[in-house]
Amino acid sequence: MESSSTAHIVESLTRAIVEHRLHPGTKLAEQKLADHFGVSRTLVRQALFQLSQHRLIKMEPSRGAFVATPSVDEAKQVFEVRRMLEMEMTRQFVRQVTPAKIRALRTHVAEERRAVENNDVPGRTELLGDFHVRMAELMGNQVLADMLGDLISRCALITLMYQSTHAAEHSNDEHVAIVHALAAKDETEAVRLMNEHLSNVMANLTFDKKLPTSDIAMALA
Amino acid sequence: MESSSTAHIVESLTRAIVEHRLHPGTKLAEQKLADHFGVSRTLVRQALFQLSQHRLIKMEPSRGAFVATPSVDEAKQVFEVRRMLEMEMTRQFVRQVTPAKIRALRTHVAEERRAVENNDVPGRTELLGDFHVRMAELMGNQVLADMLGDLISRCALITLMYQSTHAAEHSNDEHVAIVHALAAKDETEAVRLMNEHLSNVMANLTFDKKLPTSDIAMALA
DNA sequence: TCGACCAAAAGTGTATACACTTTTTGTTTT
DNA sequence: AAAACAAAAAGTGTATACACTTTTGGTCGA
Repeated sequence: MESSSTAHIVESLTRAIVEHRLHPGTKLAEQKLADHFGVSRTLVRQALFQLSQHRLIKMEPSRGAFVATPSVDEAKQVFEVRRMLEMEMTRQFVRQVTPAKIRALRTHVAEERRAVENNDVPGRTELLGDFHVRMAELMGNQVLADMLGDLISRCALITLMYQSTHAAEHSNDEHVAIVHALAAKDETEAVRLMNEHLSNVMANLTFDKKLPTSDIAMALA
Repeated sequence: MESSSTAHIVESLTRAIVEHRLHPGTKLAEQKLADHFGVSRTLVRQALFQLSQHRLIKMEPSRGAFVATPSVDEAKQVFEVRRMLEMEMTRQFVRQVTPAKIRALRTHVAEERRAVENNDVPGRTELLGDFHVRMAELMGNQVLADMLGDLISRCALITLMYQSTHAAEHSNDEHVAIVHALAAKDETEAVRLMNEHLSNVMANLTFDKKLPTSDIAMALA
């Protein structure tokens, strides 16, 4: 058997957290996870350590791991960092844009559209985030892409919790507009749109709900 | 005993790698590290996993952990991401600058100066990198600060390997100039200087040396 | 009835055991 | 003497064991 079983656990838990099948604050007991995945606590532990580095869970000494509950403040900081990164990214993108890259982005926003229309909530959240990662990849900067991916999954939790269908449609429209500006090589406009877009995403989050804790076995079933 | 013993190992190895006492490519055998730190392989393993997520080491399946040897390409990507982040950060900084913040930065560049003059190579590398982290912290964005810290330590290896004393002096001068522009609230100039500074740092790296592999026990002694 | 207390249960933290893989080293063969 | 092979050594990957800590649940006393 390959050593990627721990990677599999990370993957599985990440999806469960990001798709909100495991709610913020839920206790992640090692033995229960081990039983569920059919491995020893050793592997679960490694996975939990990785997740804690991704800030998707928080580990409290002697008390165990819990699904992270990002604070409003943290969420705002994460979005602020994204805004910084992506405004510059957009600028750069215009300078090295090609028809093929525009085509790739158009394909992506079409997929987004479908997910939004089908009201596929986890799917649309993932795709709306992936738009930004795709841009980074198309620029050929994998470091940037990885970093954005981390940032996005880090607040996917929040986005998913608080983003309305209306906001999602709006996001998709904004992506379309951004691609349009990129295709026209209008740097100023593209940057402006991207900036506005991220401000909108952040502004549309309403930080006031509270959700109950869920059961591990149920969520991972 | 606290669970931070694994954090201690991470810290210790990070310093050894970043300060270049452990050369790129060096094998990090778990048992040897365990013996050295007086713990079991379990803790060493956890530490190695963390380091591999920080990209300071690379783990090859069934073959073990090795000090990372970042490629030229990766280094350039890392610097590119830094440029993106820090240009925007600089813009923001000007808008919320206060005398106290300027004072903090001036204190820092003075420390840098001392390290450069004393030819304290590891010290100056750390301080020159910390300047940027300090800026992020002064802006009150811990997410940004952490992220920059990661990026900087990720290429500290390269910087340290290839940065000449001359380049270090130059960096320090540039920091002084940046602080000056920030104090004057000259956004355009500050951004321009920061951009130039990062381009310079990147340009001054000469990617052509090769270094031998070192001995674990020696490097950590 | 409510709170404090204590024992049992559950859970975390670290060490160790062991199977399997890679590397080394010494020997044989050409 | 060089290449090929084989046995031993070293090392990684996962499971398990066990000490110690936190949580739970119930009992006793006020």
